[in-house]
Amino acid sequence: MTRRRGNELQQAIFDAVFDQIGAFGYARLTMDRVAVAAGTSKPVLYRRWDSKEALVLDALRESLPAVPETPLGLGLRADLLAVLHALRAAFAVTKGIAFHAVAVEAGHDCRRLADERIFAPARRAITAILRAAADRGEIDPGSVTELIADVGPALLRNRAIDGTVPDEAMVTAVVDEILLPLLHAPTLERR
Amino acid sequence: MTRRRGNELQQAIFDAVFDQIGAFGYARLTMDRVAVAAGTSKPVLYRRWDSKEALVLDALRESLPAVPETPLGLGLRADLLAVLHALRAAFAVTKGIAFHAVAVEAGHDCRRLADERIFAPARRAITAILRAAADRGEIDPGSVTELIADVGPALLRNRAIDGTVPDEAMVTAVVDEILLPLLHAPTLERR
DNA sequence: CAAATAAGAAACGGATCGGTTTCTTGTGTG
DNA sequence: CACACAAGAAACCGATCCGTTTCTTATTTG
Repeated sequence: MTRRRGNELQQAIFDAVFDQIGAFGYARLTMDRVAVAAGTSKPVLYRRWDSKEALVLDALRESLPAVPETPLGLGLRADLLAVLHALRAAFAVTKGIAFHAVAVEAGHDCRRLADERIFAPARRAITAILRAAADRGEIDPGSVTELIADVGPALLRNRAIDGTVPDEAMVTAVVDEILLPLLHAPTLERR
Repeated sequence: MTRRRGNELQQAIFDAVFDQIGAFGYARLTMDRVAVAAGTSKPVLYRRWDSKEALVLDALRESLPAVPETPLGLGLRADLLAVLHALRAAFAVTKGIAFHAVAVEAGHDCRRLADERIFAPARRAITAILRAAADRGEIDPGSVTELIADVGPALLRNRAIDGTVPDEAMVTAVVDEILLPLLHAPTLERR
């Protein structure tokens, strides 16, 4: 039988971690099951990571895509799409719910990693995008609020929790049907 | 020492369940700890519930407030506020994150209960509210979409996951700064 | 006040799981 | 081809936790 090593093996282990969490939740993620799912055995895992937490944290660290911190400067719509697509990708690689099961249930390290790598950058980027659009006079400066910046991420996260990874069509729908109309709405209603 | 019984004791146990989940997460919710936190002992728990899952499910069932399924008919703003306030209350009694830790990690029964008792009614109510407002000509019929109906719940849920239970001020902000401006926005951008 | 009922304390069995050890077997390297 | 190294298999230990049993003690009820 062919025997994998090094990087190839490690990647298979990471995949197994997300598969397991996605299928059975973090609660039933055991080292034995990860080993079997990856077609290897437990000592292989413990030769690479000190503990289960370390393995999950590393899997997350290696697999999470980068979310841009600063606007690309392609305009309001394109920049919003870029950030939200990156956010969507983060849910996709972690099988969506897997990501949240980990963030909520695993140690606070996972939570912090997720926040630092995904949500905080997305929030900063969106705020910067809105501010730039306001500076250009495209939208009302009153629209640069934390609450509005949270709308996009919240909708994607919401869908991910419900069990289905949001697709690209949803990202464009969020931008075109929610964010842009909202940003161009008269601010009369707001105090 | 005074010894509690019946309903008083049961309520203390439910409180202990949510306290424990809120403090340490569902993963570290053990029957021993619940018993100690409630100032009682394990056999008392097992005389009332067959298993840990049954206890948690029952605690959720007894504690979740009802979310109205149908609009109150007080107008667009008041009706939206009513639904979102009820939703907020659901997060509050379950210590916010506790609710999600359970929904994500516990058996699918908890998830189904949460959906049937909270999210599905909220979705139905909001959709009905929007449709009624469209019928009255207050908003564009094109605004009655699933995505728009999800905005309010998604924002509250998002905040709850981040660890802080949304307060009443946030509910009014969601309605006044997000939903109403969005609903009154020109639908030009939407396809 | 006596009897029925339920709470609380302590300890246990069994299963699961994290982490380790030992040993065998396959695979690249010199 | 031989040696070093890492993968894989199996079994194990200790801790944790679910669920149960037994017994004692308080409270309610008749």
